[in-house]
Amino acid sequence: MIGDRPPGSSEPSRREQIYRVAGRLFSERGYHATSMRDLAAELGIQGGSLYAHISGKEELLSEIVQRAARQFDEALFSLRTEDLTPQERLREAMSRHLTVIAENMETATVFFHEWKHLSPEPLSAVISWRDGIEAFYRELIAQGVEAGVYRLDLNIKMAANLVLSSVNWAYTWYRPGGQLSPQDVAASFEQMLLSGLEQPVLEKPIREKK
Amino acid sequence: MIGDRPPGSSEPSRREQIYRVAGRLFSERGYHATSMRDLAAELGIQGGSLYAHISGKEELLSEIVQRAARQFDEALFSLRTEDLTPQERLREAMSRHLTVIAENMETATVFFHEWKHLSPEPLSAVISWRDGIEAFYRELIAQGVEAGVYRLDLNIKMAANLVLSSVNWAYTWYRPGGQLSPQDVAASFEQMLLSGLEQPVLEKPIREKK
DNA sequence: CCTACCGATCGGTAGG
DNA sequence: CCTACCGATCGGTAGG
Repeated sequence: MIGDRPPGSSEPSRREQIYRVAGRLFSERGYHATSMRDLAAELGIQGGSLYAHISGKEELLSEIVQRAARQFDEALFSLRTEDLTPQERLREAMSRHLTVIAENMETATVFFHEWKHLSPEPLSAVISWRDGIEAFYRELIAQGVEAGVYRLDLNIKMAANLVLSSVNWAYTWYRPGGQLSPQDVAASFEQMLLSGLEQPVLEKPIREKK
Repeated sequence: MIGDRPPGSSEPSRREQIYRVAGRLFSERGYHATSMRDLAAELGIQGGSLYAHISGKEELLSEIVQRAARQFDEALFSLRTEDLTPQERLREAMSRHLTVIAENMETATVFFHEWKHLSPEPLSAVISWRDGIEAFYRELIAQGVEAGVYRLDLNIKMAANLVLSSVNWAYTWYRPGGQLSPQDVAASFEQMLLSGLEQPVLEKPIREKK
């Protein structure tokens, strides 16, 4: 049993290498446009040799998508029990959500573009996951409304939609290594979302009716 | 020359039928996962017969993506010369942008997912298009800042990013035929974006320092 | 628009 | 992990 993988080594196992390269190629070319021979060539081996490590192409996609979902879950769901104000909680959720995407741009791209190509079981798992994330954000916002910090007339579904749009779309434009950290983006988005783009009209006197 | 296409007929030409079915299949299965035989079968003809009407698979993708870009351009760029307040202009832009997506969900999906698979010339055209749209929204927002209706400390790039996120992401969740019209979504998003989610603190008295 | 076909490439396997 | 190979399917064409 010893020696199957380098135990104290920092090198990823061959299997891990395959997942990583697959994630990159799938994000660049798309799942169906990437052949197993393309993938093998990037790893310096023959196409058939991949099957000593993995069971098939579908497993690669399924694993990449499931890992992405798990990363979001691990980043976000612990927030439920943390003692924060509603605004802090929302900001923290956006920040972590953006961080997962920013630190895994390739995986995020595969996740958002290729999940529809999964076979039925992992496909339905992803759909359930998406429902769970939407419910999570709706809950965050509903808590803020109940606490009286968000507008009482908020359409919670649409507000959650807006927040999710702002963080998810980042996979198309965010540039890791650029000037903006995921926290910067989250702070900027959250400020705009909470306070609005509009200049508030200050000290407007109460006027007599017409 | 007469009779090439039914002149007064409302039936689309075969070529148009091919584009429409291709748009649907590409959006459902992805470009590379759709074979020309799949497409032909949907039209009730043989695979090879497609080539009497089109030059190749790439032309289909290129045409679908370019049409989508044109639809956005036609909907949005006329706004530049219309006499509206900055808020009206932004709301109208979001409304039209969402309408293009809502009324062409399949095309929008192909547009956002498959443009990377274009050959170099149409690919660079799409990239230029995207730059143009970003500039358009930044300009809309900058005008509002100059007019004093948006916050002076707005990060215009990020604000445009936020607006674009909110409208573009709709291709993933909007359901045509549901309760919400694109105008409803635009009104809801615009209200939240301009005024913010937060309950404004009204009549807060000016306090003495500490 | 069909029949018949082209070379290329696909995911995957057997046997070593 | 390689060699050699499988059947299936791909985009596209010739000739009608």
